[in-house]
Amino acid sequence: MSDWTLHRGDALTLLHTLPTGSVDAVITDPPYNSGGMTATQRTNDTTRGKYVSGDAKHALPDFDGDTRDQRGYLAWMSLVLGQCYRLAREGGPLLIFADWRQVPVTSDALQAAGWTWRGIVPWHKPIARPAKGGFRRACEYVLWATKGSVDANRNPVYLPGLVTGSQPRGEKRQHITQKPDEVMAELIRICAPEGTVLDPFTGSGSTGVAALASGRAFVGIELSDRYATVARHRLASIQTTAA
Amino acid sequence: MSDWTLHRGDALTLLHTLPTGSVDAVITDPPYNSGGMTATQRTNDTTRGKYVSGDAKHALPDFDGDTRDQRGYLAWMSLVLGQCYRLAREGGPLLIFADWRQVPVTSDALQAAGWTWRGIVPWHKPIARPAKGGFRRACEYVLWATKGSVDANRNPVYLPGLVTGSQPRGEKRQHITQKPDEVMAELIRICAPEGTVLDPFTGSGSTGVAALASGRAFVGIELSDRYATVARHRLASIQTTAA
DNA sequence: CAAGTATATGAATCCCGCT
DNA sequence: GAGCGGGATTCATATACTT
Repeated sequence: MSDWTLHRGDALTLLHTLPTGSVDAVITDPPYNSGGMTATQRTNDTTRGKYVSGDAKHALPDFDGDTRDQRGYLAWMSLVLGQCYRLAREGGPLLIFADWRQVPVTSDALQAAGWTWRGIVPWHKPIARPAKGGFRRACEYVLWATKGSVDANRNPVYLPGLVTGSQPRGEKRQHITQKPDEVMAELIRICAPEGTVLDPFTGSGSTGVAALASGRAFVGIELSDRYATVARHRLASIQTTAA
Repeated sequence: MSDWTLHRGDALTLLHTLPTGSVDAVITDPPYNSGGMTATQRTNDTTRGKYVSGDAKHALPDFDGDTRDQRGYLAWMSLVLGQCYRLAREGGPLLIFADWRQVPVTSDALQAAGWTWRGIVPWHKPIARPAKGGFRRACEYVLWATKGSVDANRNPVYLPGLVTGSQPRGEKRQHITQKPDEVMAELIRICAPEGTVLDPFTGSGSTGVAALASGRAFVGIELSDRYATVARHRLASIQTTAA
């Protein structure tokens, strides 16, 4: 039987209400607060303007919480990851997505929150826009950290140093920054078998889908009503197929 | 005809003596000052102790300049990259290698020196040791920056967002941290055709080899007598075969 | 000579025990 | 109690070697 909960509301507020030591792993993809070179671009554009090419035809809704500058992002993310630290059990892992621009500030935030930084796992997207006069931006980055020392005996896995997968397209794509299932299926293995995974920025719920599909439990938080509904549908359908 | 110079001595000292605006690109692989979880390990151990596996049989010599902590590394690298900035022409690119732990401090240093950060290109090494209970450390990172705006018309290339290649082995390997030729051959294309490439940490000279082999000129600096000699031999042999 | 087999090893890290 | 050294770990790949 699948086991999941999805809270709708602000991540920082709701994290305070959850019990200490109640999750085995935290895997999340926060709003990057990136995408614009200038502060004005970052705060004025909608998320669609920043992350979706002008010629894209699909019509996915914007998401909130994407208007912070780097200092604000550091302060906010430190608080969020500090709460996640409290909720995680000793030795539990954290995986957090970041684009290239947010890798330094994200590494600062997770360390400020008490996590021990363990490494970077690039996520390679084979389908990426070419860039004239320079390097294609084909990767995002997953920062890996642990609460204290690695508990290799509890979860003796050998995971790859690089994950590959293209973003879902067409019907399958429910969120602007949705992660491919095969990528999440690799990453979820960092959580001990049958453990509970927390994702305070659930979005369309790809982390939860991977957790349930692999026999793990899931606790999610999502601010947007619309995406919370999308995530509930996806999670419920896993429950059905896995039962 | 190949065109190269190799200065033997301290990078920071010698960079001051080179003329402003004299190079088209800076591509370098500094000592990472990494390796080891504790400050003592990082600053006291030799490069062999830090970077060479306990069961390795090769006898490559240590290299110097790898004993700084993060603050020292930031200060020193900012000065070095500031001089590189002076030497680069307007619009010229910088590529600098870093391991996962040094990505944030390296991005700080290059921006402190005036460069505009443009992205990260992961270098994937398929041959990497597995890690129990976590992710294999299979990547190093190339940080890409420019002096001012990207000059895409001068060098209208389309470069990959990820490079792959295994370290040279056996006879071909002359340095503990030698980069594979196929990786350098990709990266060198960021320099305008027939331009001049600067590498203030030449090591065994892989950057120079890629530059000369692709019809570019090369200016190198190397502290160690021993590696300067190795680099001179490699560069001279390219000169012969390319002539 | 092609194909299959054996071997070496990596910009480590963790754990343990001694100083 | 912190610092330090020694030993085990274990997979993808290049290379050498054998059939």
